[in-house]
Amino acid sequence: MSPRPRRDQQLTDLPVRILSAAWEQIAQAGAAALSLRAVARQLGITAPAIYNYYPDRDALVTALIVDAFHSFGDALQAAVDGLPAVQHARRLYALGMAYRQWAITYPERYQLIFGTPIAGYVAPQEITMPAAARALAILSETLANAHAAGLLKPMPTGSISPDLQAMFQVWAQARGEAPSEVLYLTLVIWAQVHGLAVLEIGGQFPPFISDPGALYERTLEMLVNQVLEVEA
Amino acid sequence: MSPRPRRDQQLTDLPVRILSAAWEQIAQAGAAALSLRAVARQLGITAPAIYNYYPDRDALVTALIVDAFHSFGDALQAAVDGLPAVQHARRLYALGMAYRQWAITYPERYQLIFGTPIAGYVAPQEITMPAAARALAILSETLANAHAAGLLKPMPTGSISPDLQAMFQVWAQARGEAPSEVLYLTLVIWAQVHGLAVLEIGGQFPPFISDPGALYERTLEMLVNQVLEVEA
DNA sequence: CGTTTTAATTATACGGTGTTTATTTATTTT
DNA sequence: AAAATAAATAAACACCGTATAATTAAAACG
Repeated sequence: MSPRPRRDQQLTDLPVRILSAAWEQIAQAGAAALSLRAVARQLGITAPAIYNYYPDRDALVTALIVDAFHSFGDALQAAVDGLPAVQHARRLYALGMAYRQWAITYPERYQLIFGTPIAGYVAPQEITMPAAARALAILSETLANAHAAGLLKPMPTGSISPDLQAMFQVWAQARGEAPSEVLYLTLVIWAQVHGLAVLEIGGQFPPFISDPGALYERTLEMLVNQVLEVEA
Repeated sequence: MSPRPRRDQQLTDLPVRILSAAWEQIAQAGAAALSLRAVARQLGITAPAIYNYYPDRDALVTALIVDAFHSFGDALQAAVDGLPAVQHARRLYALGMAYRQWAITYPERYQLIFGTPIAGYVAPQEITMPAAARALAILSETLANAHAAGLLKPMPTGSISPDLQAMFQVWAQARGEAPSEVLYLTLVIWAQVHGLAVLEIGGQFPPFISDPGALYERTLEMLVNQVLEVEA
């Protein structure tokens, strides 16, 4: 019957310590193996104590997802900001490289964000959507800047079909009036990059792919060349 | 203390009934929520009885994955076989369409195969790899046929870098001597299609994407046109 | 046909999980 | 100093996967 510890021997910043303990466990055993009781054990507290800070396990997972999205968005933003605003192709390339780099550095976080590793958990979209939108916005803005500079190559085979046009105009009105091609390319490039990342992380590539990084770099390079004019 | 039921009131084909009960549960609540005890309840038996047919839960999951891979491969093969062997572009397009169709028809199966929804489970590669290779082989062969017919467009910007060439030659020697471009395109197309499918299934598209099918179709169409010459 | 062996199923139990409730106690407020 | 509040715990509940031993139907054999 241990009493409640005195404030000065008590753990401070318990909410964030819970988060980082959870990250440790996720990094070690994957997001699917996350356990409230194990987190509590690691912190030297009991499991119900966590309920003072997170109403249930799903809330903790949501906090982790928001956390991961911030880290992800920061990494992407830093990659773009690291290059002059006028070097659109290099910016796009750097963005793609940073995408994979973050994904393979924190594969569990990436799968926590984009996969469905948690048992009964469905992410509340009103919380995760804005966080996710940031990553998309960085790509979309990079392409929009290139478009404004007249560097966007015309789409190889015809333009986008009318129904897709309509779809993207709704999107454009909600965001910064980017043209349909920019929004379309945003999604397609994202899907390509995401597909490569997710296959690599999930170990789905055939074993002959000894250097996924080279495959990724080359594909990204071609993708950039296919979309943007080469700059001086 | 109910005794063991007599053979004629006993469930026959218990292994496959376990599998289909598991599929029902997965379709209902997702692969992450799969529970041996719930499967047993649904079949009117006790949980340990399952252990006569599957040594542990992971073995059951592995059987489910193999099952899903067969269904997936069959769907892809049927799509390709449904068109004359000479219509390479149409075959490639049909293959891509069948890919998404299967994925959105059985999203849980797709995520069971390509995601990591199960808690401590890691798929035994010696079992899943051959099954997965089949899907890749169908795409690879479709492209190889088009290449043999001289319909493969030259890669837009230069050729594949030497290190990638070397990587794919190892692969080519293990498979049917397909050229490097074919193998490279196999992976890139796969990643693009997989990326789109996984984003759609995971609900990661921005809400403005009201018609993901149209987006997919148009992208696949452009992908085919970008890779193959138009046929007569 | 009776007996023995075998195999399938159940009952029980252990340690794990998320979560709820009531209780204790340190801190804060009055 | 007393009362109120908040944070932590202890205990319990209902799940889970899984191991073990007991039970019993079916099969094999003499």
